Amino acid sequence: MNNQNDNLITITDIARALKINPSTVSRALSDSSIVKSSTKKKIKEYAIKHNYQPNFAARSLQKKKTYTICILLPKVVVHEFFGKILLGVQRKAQKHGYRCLILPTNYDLNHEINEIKNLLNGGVDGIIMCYQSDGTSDDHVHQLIERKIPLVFVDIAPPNLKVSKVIIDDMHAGYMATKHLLEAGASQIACISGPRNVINLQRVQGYQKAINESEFNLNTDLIIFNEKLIEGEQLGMVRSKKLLKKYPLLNGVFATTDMLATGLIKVAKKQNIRVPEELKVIGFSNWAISMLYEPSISTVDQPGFEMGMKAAQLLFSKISATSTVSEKTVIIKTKVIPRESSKVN
Amino acid sequence: MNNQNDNLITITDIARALKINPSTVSRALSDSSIVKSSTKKKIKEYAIKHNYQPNFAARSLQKKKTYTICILLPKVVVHEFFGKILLGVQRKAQKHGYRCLILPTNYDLNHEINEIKNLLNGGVDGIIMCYQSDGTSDDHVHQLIERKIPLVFVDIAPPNLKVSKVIIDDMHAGYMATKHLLEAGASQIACISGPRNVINLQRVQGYQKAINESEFNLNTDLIIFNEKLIEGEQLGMVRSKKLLKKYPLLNGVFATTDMLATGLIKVAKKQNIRVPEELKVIGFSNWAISMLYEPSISTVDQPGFEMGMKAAQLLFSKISATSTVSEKTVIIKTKVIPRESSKVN
DNA sequence: TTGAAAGCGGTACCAG
DNA sequence: CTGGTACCGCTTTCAA
Repeated sequence: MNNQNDNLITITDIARALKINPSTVSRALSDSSIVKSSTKKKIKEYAIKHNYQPNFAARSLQKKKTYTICILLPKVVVHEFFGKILLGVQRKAQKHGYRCLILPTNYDLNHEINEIKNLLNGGVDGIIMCYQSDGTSDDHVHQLIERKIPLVFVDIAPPNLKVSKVIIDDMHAGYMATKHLLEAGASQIACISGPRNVINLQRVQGYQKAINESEFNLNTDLIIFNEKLIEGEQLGMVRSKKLLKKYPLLNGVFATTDMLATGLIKVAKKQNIRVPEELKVIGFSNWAISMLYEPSISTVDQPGFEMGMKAAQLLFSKISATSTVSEKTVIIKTKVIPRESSKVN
Repeated sequence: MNNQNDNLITITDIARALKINPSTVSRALSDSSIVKSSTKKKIKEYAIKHNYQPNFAARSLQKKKTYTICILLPKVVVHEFFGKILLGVQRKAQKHGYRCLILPTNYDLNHEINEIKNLLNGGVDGIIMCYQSDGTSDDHVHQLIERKIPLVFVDIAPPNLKVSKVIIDDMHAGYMATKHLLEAGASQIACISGPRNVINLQRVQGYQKAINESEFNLNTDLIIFNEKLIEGEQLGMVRSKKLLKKYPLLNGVFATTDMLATGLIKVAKKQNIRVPEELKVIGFSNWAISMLYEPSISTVDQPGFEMGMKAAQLLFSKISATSTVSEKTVIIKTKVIPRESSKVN
């Protein structure tokens, strides 16, 4: 079954109808200044009247551009934050007349890379991606850089590579979150985190800095990493339970994700520890659940939409640049959102 | 800045190198049976060795196919269920060598339709969409049908149009959910819903059927519609609060979305009504939050991934059909997931 | 200011 | 089984 292309008119059709040359039509439709305004007007009117739409493939072939960018994200949808990034990217792409492909890598880019190879090989004009640091090699990133595919990282970037990126200051954010707990009156504060990746390590570092600057002592036993957030245990409840049992005097927890905070509060409730009266909690990312939970969970807002917009902007400046542009790092500001879970008694 | 296309070899390059005709190379690479297997082998080896990638635009232009489908969804990401649909569609698309564009309509297709017009006009080979019944006209749908763009609806379909669709039996699902509450011991059951759209009306109808079949009487005052789920009030808490105040003997609630169930439980807690002991609740959709909430919320599972896969399958059968194919309706099975919020006392 | 023609990279037809 | 060639729709030289 043929698609609607059949009904669409082409530049040649317009040319024939108006008894002028296709090249003139082309020029007129792209607003070339060398076309007489009267003919330009005539052509444009005809085009609109007959619903002319430029053929995507033809222009793409001629211009050697795909007019398509691609964003690689770990989890497109279950992960709200990435969703917001996506919206930002898409908004900007639309403005540039680009389409945006979304590829969920499911946290395993190396696996996916084969399936999406055709896209990366001339299928897209540029790529926005999160760096996946599951300990494996950076081959794919190096390949992209070598092939000079315009590339911008968002949220997570490879630490030792000179690349453009839009990130937050995770250490500072962790620092502010922990400080918030201290200011709310917590004295013995633990930190529960996901796997030891770039992001989490920095957030934890911020936590350590805040504690060290405080009147209290840092106890590294209070730092918990959940290396494998396997299905059903994204909440880190097993380790949180142990933590609360072992340290009954604990009165504050900084969780590096809202999910972990949720799990912790679930566990605390079961042990009849009241939040926030006996235990103050802050999460990270400002997912919808942190607002909906009982009690609502204090968190750090990560402005995903803004980050996506900015990343796309950087990408398009690369795509349209006539020579190599310098790699830029943009750091987006975050802020603590205080809610019930860290209320002062 | 040029992209990586420059480094890629073309069919002509291969032909020149191997001193054979481009057409033969083309045939070999598409596994045509009329090419001698020895030359075919030679060509394929050379192609792989030199990392040949077919030019997307060129093939698209020649074949008059975009090799791109598009999925229109209300909210791509904040909405988990749509996210799952998306994954299903994308998986299938990849298998067919297609790319998949995602367009969030933000519940306002009429507004977006102008911006995405170029995509719909020859930009894509087919479209999967949710029907947006915000009371406005169906012009866009009719346009798509008139232009014979292969089209499949998912989740929500226009009620009076002969179209292909992948849906669930909302009435039956509402019926089963309500029955679940009855079986859990609830005797006075309310139903809180979002706006009066096709979906919600059917779920409510299912509720009514279940009540009517029970030993209890239907009281239509116990059916609440939240016509406008405005920002910050997606939870329907204002009306839920009134409901609980007015009917203190209420001991069961069927909410047509998990969000509404969440809001209801929040309200109940504030009024010191214990869930599930005094009030049994069931939601709809099985969002992550329903599992994470305290108490965890019983719900109806809507298999989004499966629905997405099926929708894409229907779409591709239309796209590849040589003549008009009949419109198909696929109904995907749902099931009640019992959790804490509806536990038997 | 406009026209003519070449060509982007594939595919498909017609010959041989 | 393979070669030659036209052409998909558009842009872009070069001429006029």
